[in-house]
Order: sequence, then C-alpha cells, then structure tokens
Amino acid sequence: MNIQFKKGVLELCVLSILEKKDCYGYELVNNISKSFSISEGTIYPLLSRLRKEGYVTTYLEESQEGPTRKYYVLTKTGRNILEDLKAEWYSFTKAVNQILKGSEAYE
Amino acid sequence: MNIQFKKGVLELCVLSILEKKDCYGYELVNNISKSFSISEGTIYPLLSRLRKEGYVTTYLEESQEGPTRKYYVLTKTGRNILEDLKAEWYSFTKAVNQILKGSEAYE
DNA sequence: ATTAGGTACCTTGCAATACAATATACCATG
DNA sequence: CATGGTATATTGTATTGCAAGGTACCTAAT
Repeated sequence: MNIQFKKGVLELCVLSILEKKDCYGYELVNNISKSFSISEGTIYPLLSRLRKEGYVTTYLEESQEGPTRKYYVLTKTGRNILEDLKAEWYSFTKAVNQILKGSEAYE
Repeated sequence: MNIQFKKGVLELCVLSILEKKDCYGYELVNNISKSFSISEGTIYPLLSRLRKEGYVTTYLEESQEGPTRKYYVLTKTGRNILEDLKAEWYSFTKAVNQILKGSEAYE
C-alpha cells in the first residue's frame, strides 16, 4: 500500500466514521484497518490534532475489557470541515481519474 | 485544494501522462494545472527522482519559444510501476469511498 | 503470584513529498 | 532595454504517516 496516497485522506475517513457514531482511538484503528493498513502511531497524533483544531471533543468511558476508552465526538465545526473535505475528495479523484483515462472525456 | 491529497498521486499522474506522449517539465505543470493546482517546485524534484529511479529517461530539444526543453520518456520499468500505481489507486479510492458512504454496502 | 496476550492510550524520531521563494537564462514585444 | 512568458533547477519549511517504544489495564492460563 502506497503510504503517500493516505496523506490527508485519513482525516477525512476518521471524520466520516465519527459522523455515524462516537468512537475511541483503538476502535478507529481496527475499523479503518479493514479497508487499508493503518497504525496507532498515526491515529493518536491525528486525533489530538483534530481536537486541538476543534473538530472533535472527547469524553471518557470505562471498559470491562481493558483500560478506559477515550471517545471522540464530531463537533459542528468538524461536520462542516467534513463536508468540505468530502467535496474536495470527490472533485480531486474525478480529476485524477480523468488524467488516468487520457482526459479526452470531459463531461 | 487540499495539499495532502496530492501526496504520491502526482507521481501517478505524471507517469500516466508520459504514457501517452513525451513531455517536458513545464508542459506537465500546465497540463496538470488544468485539473488541479500544482507548482514547478514540485514537478522538477519529482522528475529528477523518477529519472534516478529509472522510471523515465530524458532527451533535450531546442525550442523557438524559449530555453531548451528537457523531454521525459517512460521506460519499461516506469510502465510497470505505472500499472502497479494505477491498480493501487483504484483499490484505495474504492476503499475510501466505502468508508465515506457508510461502508454498509460491500460489493 | 506470575506470565502472556489482548485492549487501550500516548510520544519520539524519521522519511516522504508538496510548496513558496528564489535563481538562472532564453526569447519576443513594446 | 525592460517586461513578460517560457523553461529549468534548488533551498528551506510544513505536514503527515509510520516504526518503535513506553505505560497501563484486564483476563486466563501456568
């Protein structure tokens, strides 16, 4: 898996998953890992950044299976950013796919 | 335009364009700029790297409109890399789109 | 009780890459 | 001869993903 493809896209994925339900870091790693490889050393700094930027807030909850979980919740700002990122992602991939296909076909 | 989305994808785009015809750096910048913003300071180091890795070779050709152009040609190795990158790109974007759509729909 | 393995958090140092800014130099037009 | 477009290239900075490591909780087997 090309590491570079992931740059910036991970943020989009995390926000998109949090849109559906609150998650803790370890859960996000396992969830996203089903789609493509991702490590904890990537997620935790990313989550800290998202919180610092006000895209998410957190709350703690105890677990019977291990240490306390820190759940992340999407804020209103985070929701807006997510919409922007999604739109950018779709238009970007469309542009790339046009280049890959020879770019004769412009709709 | 999210800078991070471009990471690594630019290499794919450049190789894909070179697959169709030989290009010089400045031409690639103008060509790709039609799809998304890209600067010269990004392309030239990238092209040097591609040459160092044996994905492209170069030849010089004079121009009436300005300084000598350095044309880049895809090698056999470059062609193979391009095929790999394309496949990775398609499978990666598919995975991301599944996450964005809620990932209930697995085909 | 001690060990092992799974769960869960976090930090540090490193690598890759895109960009702005800058530099050089050619050519044509005013 | 100055401006603007063409064309190449380098330097320093910022961002982000990862491997490796550390802390700590819980359960089950030894």
